[in-house]
Amino acid sequence: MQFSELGLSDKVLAAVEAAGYTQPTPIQEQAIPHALTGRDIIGIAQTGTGKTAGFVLPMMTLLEKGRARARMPRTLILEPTRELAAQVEENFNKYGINQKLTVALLIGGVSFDDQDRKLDRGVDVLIATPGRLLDHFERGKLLLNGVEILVIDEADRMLDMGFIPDIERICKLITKKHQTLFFSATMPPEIQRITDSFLTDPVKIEVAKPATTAKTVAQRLATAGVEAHEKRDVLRGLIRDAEDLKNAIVFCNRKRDVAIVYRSLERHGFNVGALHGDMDQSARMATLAAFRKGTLTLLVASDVAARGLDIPEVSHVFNFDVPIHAEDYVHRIGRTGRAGRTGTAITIVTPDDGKFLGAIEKLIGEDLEWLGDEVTFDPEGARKRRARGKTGEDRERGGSRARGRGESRSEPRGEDGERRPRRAAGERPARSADEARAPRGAEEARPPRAPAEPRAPRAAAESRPVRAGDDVAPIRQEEPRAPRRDDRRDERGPRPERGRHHRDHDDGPAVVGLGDHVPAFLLRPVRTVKQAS
DNA sequence: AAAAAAC
Repeated sequence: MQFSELGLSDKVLAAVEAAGYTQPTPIQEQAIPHALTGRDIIGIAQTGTGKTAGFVLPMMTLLEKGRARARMPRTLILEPTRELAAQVEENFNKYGINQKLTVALLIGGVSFDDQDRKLDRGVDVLIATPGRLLDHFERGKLLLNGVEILVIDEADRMLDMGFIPDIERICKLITKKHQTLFFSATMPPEIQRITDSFLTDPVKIEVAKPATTAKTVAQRLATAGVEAHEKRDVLRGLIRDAEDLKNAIVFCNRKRDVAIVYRSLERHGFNVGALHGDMDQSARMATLAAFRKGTLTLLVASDVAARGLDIPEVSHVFNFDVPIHAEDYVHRIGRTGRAGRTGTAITIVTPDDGKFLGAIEKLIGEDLEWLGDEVTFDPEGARKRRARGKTGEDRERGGSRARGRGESRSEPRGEDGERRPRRAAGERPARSADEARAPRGAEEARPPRAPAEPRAPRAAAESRPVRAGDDVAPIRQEEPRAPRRDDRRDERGPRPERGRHHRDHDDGPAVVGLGDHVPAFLLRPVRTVKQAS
Protein backbone atom coordinates (compact mmCIF):
# COMPACT_ATOMS: atom_id res chain seq x y z
CA MET A 1 0.00 0.00 0.00
CA GLN A 2 1.23 3.47 -0.92
CA PHE A 3 0.28 6.86 0.49
CA SER A 4 -0.96 7.79 -2.98
CA GLU A 5 -3.75 5.21 -2.73
CA LEU A 6 -5.34 6.60 0.42
CA GLY A 7 -7.23 9.55 -1.08
CA LEU A 8 -5.11 12.35 0.33
CA SER A 9 -4.97 15.61 -1.60
CA ASP A 10 -2.11 16.34 -3.99
CA LYS A 11 -0.68 19.03 -1.77
CA VAL A 12 -0.62 16.75 1.24
CA LEU A 13 0.82 13.89 -0.77
CA ALA A 14 3.59 16.10 -2.09
CA ALA A 15 4.49 17.12 1.46
CA VAL A 16 4.51 13.51 2.62
CA GLU A 17 6.84 12.62 -0.23
CA ALA A 18 9.03 15.60 0.50
CA ALA A 19 9.34 14.32 4.06
CA GLY A 20 10.58 11.06 2.61
CA TYR A 21 7.66 8.73 3.27
CA THR A 22 6.05 6.45 0.70
CA GLN A 23 4.42 3.70 2.74
CA PRO A 24 1.80 4.32 5.40
CA THR A 25 1.94 2.49 8.73
CA PRO A 26 -0.97 0.11 9.51
CA ILE A 27 -2.88 2.69 11.53
CA GLN A 28 -2.45 5.29 8.78
CA GLU A 29 -3.52 2.85 6.12
CA GLN A 30 -6.70 1.99 8.00
CA ALA A 31 -7.60 5.35 9.51
CA ILE A 32 -6.95 7.78 6.67
CA PRO A 33 -9.57 6.57 4.16
CA HIS A 34 -12.30 6.51 6.84
CA ALA A 35 -11.27 9.88 8.19
CA LEU A 36 -11.50 11.34 4.69
CA THR A 37 -15.10 10.17 4.31
CA GLY A 38 -15.99 12.04 7.48
CA ARG A 39 -16.60 9.07 9.74
CA ASP A 40 -15.96 8.96 13.46
CA ILE A 41 -13.01 6.79 14.37
CA ILE A 42 -11.88 4.95 17.47
CA GLY A 43 -8.22 4.17 17.00
CA ILE A 44 -6.68 1.77 19.47
CA ALA A 45 -3.01 2.38 19.03
CA GLN A 46 0.09 3.05 21.05
CA THR A 47 2.40 5.92 20.43
CA GLY A 48 5.06 5.04 17.93
CA THR A 49 2.59 3.53 15.49
CA GLY A 50 2.34 6.61 13.29
CA LYS A 51 -0.94 7.60 14.84
CA THR A 52 -0.27 11.35 14.69
CA ALA A 53 0.15 11.44 10.93
CA GLY A 54 -2.90 9.18 10.83
CA PHE A 55 -5.07 12.11 11.84
CA VAL A 56 -2.93 15.07 10.74
CA LEU A 57 -2.84 14.10 7.06
CA PRO A 58 -6.59 13.58 6.50
CA MET A 59 -7.34 16.70 8.53
CA MET A 60 -5.16 18.77 6.25
CA THR A 61 -6.88 17.34 3.22
CA LEU A 62 -10.32 18.09 4.63
CA LEU A 63 -9.33 21.60 5.66
CA GLU A 64 -8.42 22.64 2.15
CA LYS A 65 -12.06 23.54 1.62
CA GLY A 66 -13.28 26.46 3.66
CA ARG A 67 -11.83 29.22 5.74
CA ALA A 68 -11.48 29.97 9.44
CA ARG A 69 -13.42 32.71 11.20
CA ALA A 70 -12.23 34.75 14.14
CA ARG A 71 -12.34 32.89 17.45
CA MET A 72 -14.00 29.92 15.81
CA PRO A 73 -11.42 27.21 15.20
CA ARG A 74 -12.39 24.69 12.55
CA THR A 75 -10.68 21.76 14.20
CA LEU A 76 -9.56 20.98 17.71
CA ILE A 77 -6.93 18.50 18.88
CA LEU A 78 -6.67 17.69 22.59
CA GLU A 79 -3.44 16.35 24.04
CA PRO A 80 -2.57 15.39 27.63
CA THR A 81 0.81 17.14 27.90
CA ARG A 82 2.26 20.36 26.58
CA GLU A 83 5.13 18.59 24.87
CA LEU A 84 2.83 16.27 22.99
CA ALA A 85 0.73 19.22 21.88
CA ALA A 86 3.84 20.97 20.59
CA GLN A 87 4.85 17.81 18.78
CA VAL A 88 1.54 17.66 16.95
CA GLU A 89 2.02 21.26 15.92
CA GLU A 90 5.37 20.31 14.41
CA ASN A 91 3.60 17.66 12.36
CA PHE A 92 1.32 20.31 10.89
CA ASN A 93 4.33 22.43 10.04
CA LYS A 94 6.10 19.50 8.46
CA TYR A 95 3.21 18.31 6.29
CA GLY A 96 1.59 21.70 5.76
CA ILE A 97 4.33 23.19 3.60
CA ASN A 98 2.06 23.40 0.56
CA GLN A 99 -0.90 24.87 2.40
CA LYS A 100 -1.55 28.01 4.30
CA LEU A 101 -3.31 26.60 7.29
CA THR A 102 -3.24 28.62 10.46
CA VAL A 103 -2.31 26.54 13.46
CA ALA A 104 -2.46 27.65 17.10
CA LEU A 105 -1.05 25.93 20.13
CA LEU A 106 -2.97 26.56 23.34
CA ILE A 107 -0.94 25.24 26.25
CA GLY A 108 -0.30 26.44 29.78
CA GLY A 109 2.88 27.96 31.09
CA VAL A 110 3.21 30.51 28.31
CA SER A 111 1.68 33.92 27.81
CA PHE A 112 -1.88 34.38 26.66
CA ASP A 113 -1.14 37.27 24.32
CA ASP A 114 0.18 35.36 21.34
CA GLN A 115 -2.52 32.75 21.72
CA ASP A 116 -5.24 35.43 21.90
CA ARG A 117 -3.94 37.16 18.81
CA LYS A 118 -3.92 33.97 16.81
CA LEU A 119 -7.44 33.10 17.92
CA ASP A 120 -8.67 36.54 16.91
CA ARG A 121 -7.27 36.10 13.43
CA GLY A 122 -9.02 32.75 13.06
CA VAL A 123 -7.38 29.33 13.16
CA ASP A 124 -7.89 26.22 11.11
CA VAL A 125 -6.23 23.94 13.62
CA LEU A 126 -6.24 24.40 17.37
CA ILE A 127 -3.99 22.11 19.37
CA ALA A 128 -4.52 22.31 23.11
CA THR A 129 -4.12 20.90 26.57
CA PRO A 130 -7.52 20.90 28.31
CA GLY A 131 -6.80 23.41 31.09
CA ARG A 132 -5.61 26.26 28.90
CA LEU A 133 -8.34 25.61 26.34
CA LEU A 134 -11.06 25.96 28.96
CA ASP A 135 -9.35 29.01 30.37
CA HIS A 136 -9.54 30.74 26.99
CA PHE A 137 -13.12 29.61 26.62
CA GLU A 138 -14.15 31.04 29.96
CA ARG A 139 -12.54 34.33 29.10
CA GLY A 140 -14.71 34.45 26.03
CA LYS A 141 -11.76 34.35 23.65
CA LEU A 142 -12.91 31.22 21.96
CA LEU A 143 -16.05 29.67 20.53
CA LEU A 144 -16.17 25.95 20.00
CA ASN A 145 -19.39 25.74 18.02
CA GLY A 146 -17.60 25.99 14.69
CA VAL A 147 -15.47 22.90 15.21
CA GLU A 148 -15.75 20.50 12.29
CA ILE A 149 -13.24 17.89 13.47
CA LEU A 150 -12.40 17.00 17.05
CA VAL A 151 -9.38 14.83 17.85
CA ILE A 152 -8.97 13.32 21.29
CA ASP A 153 -5.52 11.82 21.56
CA GLU A 154 -4.09 9.57 24.27
CA ALA A 155 -7.48 9.27 25.93
CA ASP A 156 -6.40 6.68 28.47
CA ARG A 157 -3.61 8.89 29.59
CA MET A 158 -6.04 11.77 29.94
CA LEU A 159 -8.03 9.47 32.17
CA ASP A 160 -4.97 8.77 34.32
CA MET A 161 -4.40 12.47 34.65
CA GLY A 162 -7.94 13.27 35.71
CA PHE A 163 -8.84 15.10 32.51
CA ILE A 164 -11.96 13.15 31.70
CA PRO A 165 -14.42 15.66 33.21
CA ASP A 166 -12.72 18.40 31.16
CA ILE A 167 -12.93 16.26 28.04
CA GLU A 168 -16.63 15.64 28.57
CA ARG A 169 -17.22 19.31 29.11
CA ILE A 170 -15.34 20.24 25.94
CA CYS A 171 -17.28 17.63 23.97
CA LYS A 172 -20.52 19.19 25.16
CA LEU A 173 -19.35 22.66 24.11
CA ILE A 174 -19.06 21.59 20.49
CA THR A 175 -22.66 21.93 19.44
CA LYS A 176 -22.23 21.77 15.71
CA LYS A 177 -22.35 18.38 14.02
CA HIS A 178 -18.75 17.30 13.73
CA GLN A 179 -16.41 14.41 13.14
CA THR A 180 -14.55 12.89 16.08
CA LEU A 181 -11.26 11.01 15.84
CA PHE A 182 -10.58 9.29 19.12
CA PHE A 183 -7.31 7.58 20.05
CA SER A 184 -6.40 5.51 23.06
CA ALA A 185 -3.94 2.74 23.76
CA THR A 186 -6.45 0.88 25.92
CA MET A 187 -10.23 1.01 26.33
CA PRO A 188 -11.12 0.94 30.03
CA PRO A 189 -14.84 1.34 30.90
CA GLU A 190 -14.57 5.07 31.58
CA ILE A 191 -13.15 5.60 28.10
CA GLN A 192 -15.76 3.34 26.54
CA ARG A 193 -18.41 5.47 28.20
CA ILE A 194 -17.05 8.60 26.51
CA THR A 195 -16.99 7.04 23.07
CA ASP A 196 -20.51 5.65 23.60
CA SER A 197 -21.92 9.06 24.41
CA PHE A 198 -19.96 11.32 22.07
CA LEU A 199 -19.19 9.34 18.93
CA THR A 200 -21.62 8.44 16.17
CA ASP A 201 -21.34 5.05 14.50
CA PRO A 202 -17.56 4.98 14.81
CA VAL A 203 -15.24 2.72 12.85
CA LYS A 204 -13.04 0.86 15.27
CA ILE A 205 -9.44 0.43 14.21
CA GLU A 206 -6.99 -1.58 16.23
CA VAL A 207 -3.34 -2.04 15.48
CA ALA A 208 -0.84 -4.29 17.16
CA LYS A 209 1.64 -2.83 19.57
CA PRO A 210 4.76 -1.60 17.86
CA ALA A 211 7.41 -4.28 17.49
CA THR A 212 7.99 -5.83 20.88
CA THR A 213 10.62 -3.94 22.78
CA ALA A 214 12.61 -7.12 23.35
CA LYS A 215 13.51 -7.24 19.69
CA THR A 216 15.16 -3.87 19.33
CA VAL A 217 16.04 -2.90 22.90
CA ALA A 218 18.64 -4.72 24.98
CA GLN A 219 17.37 -4.61 28.54
CA ARG A 220 19.68 -5.00 31.52
CA LEU A 221 19.62 -4.55 35.29
CA ALA A 222 22.31 -2.99 37.44
CA THR A 223 22.74 -3.36 41.19
CA ALA A 224 22.94 -0.42 43.57
CA GLY A 225 22.57 0.22 47.28
CA VAL A 226 19.51 1.96 48.69
CA GLU A 227 21.29 5.24 49.34
CA ALA A 228 20.77 7.86 46.67
CA HIS A 229 24.46 8.69 46.34
CA GLU A 230 25.19 5.04 45.66
CA LYS A 231 22.66 5.08 42.85
CA ARG A 232 24.19 8.22 41.37
CA ASP A 233 27.58 6.57 41.53
CA VAL A 234 26.28 3.51 39.71
CA LEU A 235 24.60 5.72 37.13
CA ARG A 236 27.83 7.52 36.30
CA GLY A 237 29.57 4.20 35.90
CA LEU A 238 26.86 2.95 33.56
CA ILE A 239 27.07 6.08 31.44
CA ARG A 240 30.85 5.88 31.22
CA ASP A 241 30.84 2.21 30.38
CA ALA A 242 28.00 2.39 27.87
CA GLU A 243 28.94 1.27 24.39
CA ASP A 244 27.99 3.45 21.45
CA LEU A 245 26.24 5.97 23.63
CA LYS A 246 24.98 8.73 21.35
CA ASN A 247 22.51 10.19 23.79
CA ALA A 248 20.43 8.97 26.68
CA ILE A 249 17.41 9.68 28.81
CA VAL A 250 17.72 9.11 32.55
CA PHE A 251 14.31 8.57 34.13
CA CYS A 252 13.60 9.31 37.79
CA ASN A 253 10.35 8.65 39.61
CA ARG A 254 10.20 12.04 41.30
CA LYS A 255 10.69 15.58 40.12
CA ARG A 256 13.00 16.40 43.01
CA ASP A 257 15.22 13.49 42.08
CA VAL A 258 15.29 14.71 38.48
CA ALA A 259 16.71 17.95 39.82
CA ILE A 260 19.19 16.20 42.10
CA VAL A 261 20.47 13.74 39.50
CA TYR A 262 20.68 16.53 36.92
CA ARG A 263 22.84 18.58 39.24
CA SER A 264 25.01 15.66 40.15
CA LEU A 265 25.72 14.80 36.51
CA GLU A 266 26.26 18.44 35.70
CA ARG A 267 28.84 18.72 38.46
CA HIS A 268 30.60 15.69 37.15
CA GLY A 269 31.03 17.35 33.82
CA PHE A 270 28.38 15.64 31.76
CA ASN A 271 26.53 17.46 29.03
CA VAL A 272 23.09 17.18 30.59
CA GLY A 273 19.67 18.81 30.72
CA ALA A 274 16.58 18.20 32.84
CA LEU A 275 12.89 17.93 32.09
CA HIS A 276 9.98 17.80 34.50
CA GLY A 277 6.61 19.44 34.95
CA ASP A 278 7.59 22.02 37.57
CA MET A 279 10.13 23.66 35.32
CA ASP A 280 9.05 26.73 33.48
CA GLN A 281 7.77 26.11 30.03
CA SER A 282 10.49 27.91 28.11
CA ALA A 283 13.14 25.80 29.84
CA ARG A 284 11.16 22.64 29.05
CA MET A 285 10.94 23.53 25.38
CA ALA A 286 14.55 24.67 25.07
CA THR A 287 15.87 21.56 26.77
CA LEU A 288 13.81 19.24 24.63
CA ALA A 289 14.83 21.07 21.47
CA ALA A 290 18.50 20.89 22.42
CA PHE A 291 18.24 17.19 23.18
CA ARG A 292 16.53 16.54 19.86
CA LYS A 293 19.17 18.55 18.07
CA GLY A 294 21.99 16.72 19.78
CA THR A 295 23.40 19.70 21.64
CA LEU A 296 22.49 17.93 24.85
CA THR A 297 23.66 14.36 25.25
CA LEU A 298 21.92 13.40 28.46
CA LEU A 299 18.39 14.25 29.53
CA VAL A 300 17.27 13.60 33.10
CA ALA A 301 13.48 13.44 33.08
CA SER A 302 10.34 12.55 34.96
CA ASP A 303 7.67 10.46 33.34
CA VAL A 304 6.50 13.58 31.51
CA ALA A 305 8.96 12.36 28.89
CA ALA A 306 8.05 8.68 29.15
CA ARG A 307 5.18 8.51 26.73
CA GLY A 308 4.74 9.63 23.23
CA LEU A 309 7.64 12.00 22.85
CA ASP A 310 9.22 11.41 19.51
CA ILE A 311 12.94 11.75 19.82
CA PRO A 312 14.59 9.71 17.14
CA GLU A 313 17.88 8.02 17.80
CA VAL A 314 17.93 7.83 21.57
CA SER A 315 20.60 5.19 22.02
CA HIS A 316 20.24 4.56 25.77
CA VAL A 317 17.61 4.76 28.47
CA PHE A 318 18.69 4.59 32.10
CA ASN A 319 16.11 4.07 34.80
CA PHE A 320 17.59 5.77 37.83
CA ASP A 321 14.55 4.46 39.71
CA VAL A 322 12.57 1.34 39.02
CA PRO A 323 9.19 2.70 37.90
CA ILE A 324 6.39 2.05 40.38
CA HIS A 325 3.93 1.12 37.69
CA ALA A 326 5.09 -1.59 35.35
CA GLU A 327 3.48 0.00 32.27
CA ASP A 328 5.67 3.06 32.78
CA TYR A 329 8.69 0.81 32.33
CA VAL A 330 7.45 -0.17 28.90
CA HIS A 331 6.83 3.45 27.94
CA ARG A 332 10.22 4.58 29.19
CA ILE A 333 12.27 1.99 27.37
CA GLY A 334 10.15 2.66 24.29
CA ARG A 335 12.03 5.97 23.97
CA THR A 336 14.95 3.98 22.58
CA GLY A 337 15.10 1.36 19.85
CA ARG A 338 12.72 3.38 17.70
CA ALA A 339 12.19 3.09 13.97
CA GLY A 340 14.03 -0.19 13.67
CA ARG A 341 17.16 1.08 15.41
CA THR A 342 18.70 -0.76 18.30
CA GLY A 343 18.76 0.63 21.80
CA THR A 344 19.86 -0.20 25.30
CA ALA A 345 17.83 0.20 28.47
CA ILE A 346 19.49 -0.26 31.86
CA THR A 347 17.55 -0.14 35.10
CA ILE A 348 19.22 0.54 38.44
CA VAL A 349 17.79 -1.80 41.06
CA THR A 350 18.20 -1.53 44.83
CA PRO A 351 17.35 -4.06 47.56
CA ASP A 352 14.08 -2.17 48.04
CA ASP A 353 12.82 -2.71 44.51
CA GLY A 354 11.95 -6.41 44.50
CA LYS A 355 8.21 -5.94 44.28
CA PHE A 356 8.34 -3.45 41.42
CA LEU A 357 10.88 -5.38 39.41
CA GLY A 358 8.75 -8.50 39.80
CA ALA A 359 5.74 -6.67 38.39
CA ILE A 360 7.76 -5.48 35.40
CA GLU A 361 9.12 -8.93 34.60
CA LYS A 362 5.64 -10.34 34.87
CA LEU A 363 4.25 -7.71 32.51
CA ILE A 364 6.90 -8.13 29.83
CA GLY A 365 6.89 -11.89 30.27
CA GLU A 366 10.60 -12.42 30.73
CA ASP A 367 13.33 -12.24 33.34
CA LEU A 368 15.73 -9.41 32.76
CA GLU A 369 19.45 -10.01 32.62
CA TRP A 370 21.81 -8.55 35.21
CA LEU A 371 25.02 -6.73 34.46
CA GLY A 372 27.33 -8.20 37.09
CA ASP A 373 25.94 -9.30 40.43
CA GLU A 374 22.26 -9.55 41.15
CA VAL A 375 20.95 -7.42 43.93
CA THR A 376 19.81 -9.17 47.10
CA PHE A 377 16.28 -8.07 47.76
CA ASP A 378 15.33 -7.00 51.23
CA PRO A 379 11.54 -6.78 51.44
CA GLU A 380 11.64 -6.40 55.21
CA GLY A 381 14.12 -3.52 55.07
CA ALA A 382 12.13 -1.91 52.27
CA ARG A 383 8.99 -2.11 54.40
CA LYS A 384 10.74 -0.55 57.39
CA ARG A 385 12.27 2.27 55.37
CA ARG A 386 8.90 2.99 53.88
CA ALA A 387 7.23 2.92 57.29
CA ARG A 388 9.76 5.41 58.60
CA GLY A 389 8.87 7.55 55.65
CA LYS A 390 12.49 8.25 54.93
CA THR A 391 14.27 7.73 51.69
CA GLY A 392 17.98 7.45 51.34
CA GLU A 393 18.08 10.99 50.04
CA ASP A 394 16.39 12.36 53.15
CA ARG A 395 18.82 10.68 55.46
CA GLU A 396 21.75 11.79 53.43
CA ARG A 397 20.61 15.36 53.47
CA GLY A 398 20.00 15.22 57.20
CA GLY A 399 23.57 14.11 57.73
CA SER A 400 25.17 16.49 55.33
CA ARG A 401 23.40 19.55 56.59
CA ALA A 402 26.17 19.82 59.16
CA ARG A 403 28.55 20.27 56.24
CA GLY A 404 26.27 22.94 54.99
CA ARG A 405 26.07 22.20 51.31
CA GLY A 406 24.37 18.93 50.68
CA GLU A 407 26.00 16.76 48.08
CA SER A 408 28.15 19.52 46.68
CA ARG A 409 30.77 18.91 49.35
CA SER A 410 31.05 15.20 48.98
CA GLU A 411 30.73 14.57 45.29
CA PRO A 412 33.11 16.35 43.00
CA ARG A 413 35.96 16.76 45.42
CA GLY A 414 35.42 13.55 47.39
CA GLU A 415 37.47 10.40 46.93
CA ASP A 416 36.03 9.81 43.51
CA GLY A 417 36.78 13.36 42.48
CA GLU A 418 40.48 12.84 43.13
CA ARG A 419 40.84 10.20 40.51
CA ARG A 420 39.59 12.18 37.57
CA PRO A 421 37.34 9.79 35.67
CA ARG A 422 38.17 9.12 32.08
CA ARG A 423 35.97 10.94 29.68
CA ALA A 424 33.19 9.08 28.00
CA ALA A 425 30.55 9.86 25.43
CA GLY A 426 28.35 12.63 26.68
CA GLU A 427 30.98 13.91 29.01
CA ARG A 428 32.65 17.27 28.85
CA PRO A 429 35.95 18.09 30.40
CA ALA A 430 35.31 19.33 33.91
CA ARG A 431 35.62 23.04 34.45
CA SER A 432 38.96 24.19 35.74
CA ALA A 433 39.20 25.37 39.30
CA ASP A 434 39.42 28.97 38.08
CA GLU A 435 36.29 28.64 36.03
CA ALA A 436 34.50 27.06 38.93
CA ARG A 437 35.42 29.99 41.16
CA ALA A 438 34.64 32.63 38.56
CA PRO A 439 31.88 35.05 39.48
CA ARG A 440 28.59 33.85 38.15
CA GLY A 441 27.36 37.00 36.56
CA ALA A 442 24.73 35.45 34.40
CA GLU A 443 23.32 33.59 37.33
CA GLU A 444 23.05 36.64 39.54
CA ALA A 445 21.08 38.41 36.86
CA ARG A 446 18.33 35.87 37.11
CA PRO A 447 15.29 36.38 39.28
CA PRO A 448 15.28 34.61 42.64
CA ARG A 449 14.47 30.98 42.31
CA ALA A 450 11.70 29.24 44.11
CA PRO A 451 12.19 25.55 44.70
CA ALA A 452 9.14 23.39 44.23
CA GLU A 453 10.30 21.05 46.94
CA PRO A 454 11.11 22.91 50.14
CA ARG A 455 13.26 20.10 51.47
CA ALA A 456 15.57 20.14 48.52
CA PRO A 457 16.09 23.83 47.90
CA ARG A 458 19.53 23.75 46.35
CA ALA A 459 19.07 20.66 44.33
CA ALA A 460 15.75 21.69 42.88
CA ALA A 461 16.63 25.18 41.86
CA GLU A 462 20.30 25.55 41.09
CA SER A 463 21.76 25.36 37.70
CA ARG A 464 25.00 26.26 36.05
CA PRO A 465 25.36 29.74 34.70
CA VAL A 466 24.51 30.32 31.11
CA ARG A 467 27.67 30.35 29.07
CA ALA A 468 28.45 31.66 25.65
CA GLY A 469 27.38 29.18 23.05
CA ASP A 470 24.65 27.73 25.21
CA ASP A 471 21.27 27.51 23.69
CA VAL A 472 19.68 25.88 26.65
CA ALA A 473 17.72 27.94 29.10
CA PRO A 474 18.84 27.40 32.68
CA ILE A 475 16.73 25.08 34.78
CA ARG A 476 14.51 27.22 36.86
CA GLN A 477 11.45 26.51 38.87
CA GLU A 478 8.25 28.43 38.35
CA GLU A 479 7.73 31.51 40.46
CA PRO A 480 5.93 30.92 43.72
CA ARG A 481 2.25 31.63 43.62
CA ALA A 482 -0.54 31.88 46.11
CA PRO A 483 -2.39 28.62 46.66
CA ARG A 484 -5.42 28.25 44.43
CA ARG A 485 -8.61 26.58 45.27
CA ASP A 486 -7.94 24.00 42.63
CA ASP A 487 -4.74 22.98 44.37
CA ARG A 488 -6.92 21.21 46.87
CA ARG A 489 -8.82 19.38 44.23
CA ASP A 490 -7.45 16.01 45.20
CA GLU A 491 -8.55 16.36 48.79
CA ARG A 492 -12.04 17.32 47.79
CA GLY A 493 -12.71 14.91 45.02
CA PRO A 494 -13.78 16.06 41.60
CA ARG A 495 -13.50 19.73 40.98
CA PRO A 496 -16.71 21.67 40.59
CA GLU A 497 -18.09 22.45 37.20
CA ARG A 498 -16.60 25.69 36.06
CA GLY A 499 -19.39 28.03 35.28
CA ARG A 500 -20.23 31.66 35.43
CA HIS A 501 -20.97 31.38 39.14
CA HIS A 502 -17.33 30.61 39.83
CA ARG A 503 -15.27 33.73 39.97
CA ASP A 504 -12.09 32.19 38.65
CA HIS A 505 -11.34 35.34 36.74
CA ASP A 506 -11.90 38.91 37.59
CA ASP A 507 -14.22 39.73 34.76
CA GLY A 508 -17.07 41.40 36.62
CA PRO A 509 -17.60 44.04 39.24
CA ALA A 510 -15.52 43.52 42.37
CA VAL A 511 -17.21 42.00 45.37
CA VAL A 512 -17.97 44.68 47.91
CA GLY A 513 -17.76 43.85 51.59
CA LEU A 514 -14.70 41.71 52.22
CA GLY A 515 -12.30 44.03 50.54
CA ASP A 516 -9.08 42.54 49.28
CA HIS A 517 -8.38 40.46 52.32
CA VAL A 518 -10.03 37.06 52.46
CA PRO A 519 -9.67 35.43 55.88
CA ALA A 520 -7.74 32.17 55.75
CA PHE A 521 -10.58 30.07 57.14
CA LEU A 522 -12.70 30.91 54.12
CA LEU A 523 -10.08 29.37 51.86
CA ARG A 524 -9.93 26.10 53.73
CA PRO A 525 -11.71 23.15 52.13
CA VAL A 526 -15.14 22.37 53.45
CA ARG A 527 -14.98 19.34 55.69
CA THR A 528 -17.91 17.03 55.23
CA VAL A 529 -19.22 14.69 57.89
CA LYS A 530 -17.89 11.75 55.94
CA GLN A 531 -14.38 13.12 55.71
CA ALA A 532 -14.33 13.99 59.39
CA SER A 533 -15.20 10.51 60.60
C1' DA B 1 7.32 5.25 46.65
C1' DA B 2 4.77 9.55 41.26
C1' DA B 3 3.67 12.51 37.41
C1' DA B 4 0.85 15.36 34.70
C1' DA B 5 -2.43 19.83 33.93
C1' DA B 6 -5.03 26.82 34.27
C1' DC B 7 -4.32 32.32 35.73
